Amino acid sequence: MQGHDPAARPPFAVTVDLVVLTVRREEMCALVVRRGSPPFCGRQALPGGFVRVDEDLETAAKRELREETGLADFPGHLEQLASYGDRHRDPRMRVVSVAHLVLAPDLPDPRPGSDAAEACWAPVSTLLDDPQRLAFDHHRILVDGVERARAKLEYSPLATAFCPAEFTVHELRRVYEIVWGVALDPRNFHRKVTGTPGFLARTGRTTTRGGGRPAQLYRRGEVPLLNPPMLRPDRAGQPVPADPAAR
Amino acid sequence: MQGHDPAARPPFAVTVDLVVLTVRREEMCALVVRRGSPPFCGRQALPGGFVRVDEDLETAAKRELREETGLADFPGHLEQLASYGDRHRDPRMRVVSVAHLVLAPDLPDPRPGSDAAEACWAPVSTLLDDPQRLAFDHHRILVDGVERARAKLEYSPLATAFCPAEFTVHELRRVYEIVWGVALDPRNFHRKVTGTPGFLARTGRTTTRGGGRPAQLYRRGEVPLLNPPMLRPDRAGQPVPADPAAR
DNA sequence: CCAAAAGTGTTCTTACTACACCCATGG
DNA sequence: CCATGGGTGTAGTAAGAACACTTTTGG
Repeated sequence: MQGHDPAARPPFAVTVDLVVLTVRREEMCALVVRRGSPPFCGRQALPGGFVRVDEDLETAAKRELREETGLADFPGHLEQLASYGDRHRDPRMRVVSVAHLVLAPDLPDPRPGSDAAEACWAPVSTLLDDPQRLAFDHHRILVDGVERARAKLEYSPLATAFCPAEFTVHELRRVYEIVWGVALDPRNFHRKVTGTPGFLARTGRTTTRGGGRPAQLYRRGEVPLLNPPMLRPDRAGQPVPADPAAR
Repeated sequence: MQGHDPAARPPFAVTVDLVVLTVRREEMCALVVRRGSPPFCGRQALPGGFVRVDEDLETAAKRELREETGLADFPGHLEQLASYGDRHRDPRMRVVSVAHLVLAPDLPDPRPGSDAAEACWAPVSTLLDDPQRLAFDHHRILVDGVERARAKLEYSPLATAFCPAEFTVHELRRVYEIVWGVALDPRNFHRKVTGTPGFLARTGRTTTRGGGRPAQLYRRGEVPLLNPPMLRPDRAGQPVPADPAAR
């Protein structure tokens, strides 16, 4: 914070980029837009845009999210991820991007934003396969966002951000299985999440939407931390197990 | 990344701020400078400065660190912490600061940097006591940095970044105790760190610098993750236990 | 000898794993 | 009735907590 010589504070552009993750059709998906102008014209990219002089970083992230998804006040979770400011990450100029991570329930299909030629959900596995698929350094940002999301499921109630307001233990378990790419024992999982005080709140209602015996519907509880954490099994190369009840 | 209208990319200043932590004299300390110019003239602040147009963020952080500590290639750890960009965090202009976290062994007293009127180590407890003590939003940045450091000790070998190149199990345990503010059982701690393959590497040498029976000297091992993690006991209000062997 | 710190062994307890088993619904 | 998923019980195991005890130095 020293060095007040104006020459010592070169101008930067500051952007926010969004890693918006959801679970839909038994897959973890990310929101991507199709770029309509150079550089990387026609390539896919994470949604994002310039921060305005009169708005905070989180405000800018929420505004971009609203512009891309068309949702005024969306349910879900938003947090800062990290900043990316390599000298040549944008060939046009010096840009520092403050990436944010958003976890959302299965939203209605996004409405293309003003500048984005196209916005859609893309399976994360596809996006991660090819490091060149996304423009700029967005592949790295996506990798970091996905890893952050996976890690946070272990010790936080954030998996519920992928679920609708009311959900069954089965649906919550599917989130863990799909995001982590592992199979979890349904019975032990049930005991773990229902046995941790404050993690889930019963609504008293039940549903049979999964078939079989009616399941309790829960809402997210009030505890901010899951302790002891949910243990992530070794990812021993197994593909994501399919859910027979998958629609 | 949309919106290429030049009017849509207002100029920002980008800085790096540093949370440099060390353990010295049985206390966790942070590097602070005394500001020599307004705003907050005369107040303490975290070291930092403007990012130059031709350097990456991490390069800028390392440069600032070198300028403040006078060490060309310091031992320790540096990682990005988070970015702080509230509209009015700097009264002069719009600034986004990318904070970095540095964990260092007990270094020689810092050499005041070019722009800093004074640089010194201050106990973190003192700095955290008064939210107004540090300039700008540096109190918040420090809180976040300390919390990150505390969390990372649990599942990473980063506590060794606070130690000299060769250290005893006792010294490593004191790092955990001081950073966490808890007492740990020396015998269980010993079993844990020496029993986790790859966490520590024996040098074969011993030392009696703590008094008593000679202790093995270790170097940091090669594993990047401590699994299962070191469990942080409930901080039940006890003050940091003093080490009778404290110098 | 004693004090102090290093390091090992043993018991108790917690919490996860694996899996048998029963429950409640729809068709 | 049967299929399907919901939910409980229980035995085995991994690992932390607590603490008794032996080892090796300095004074």
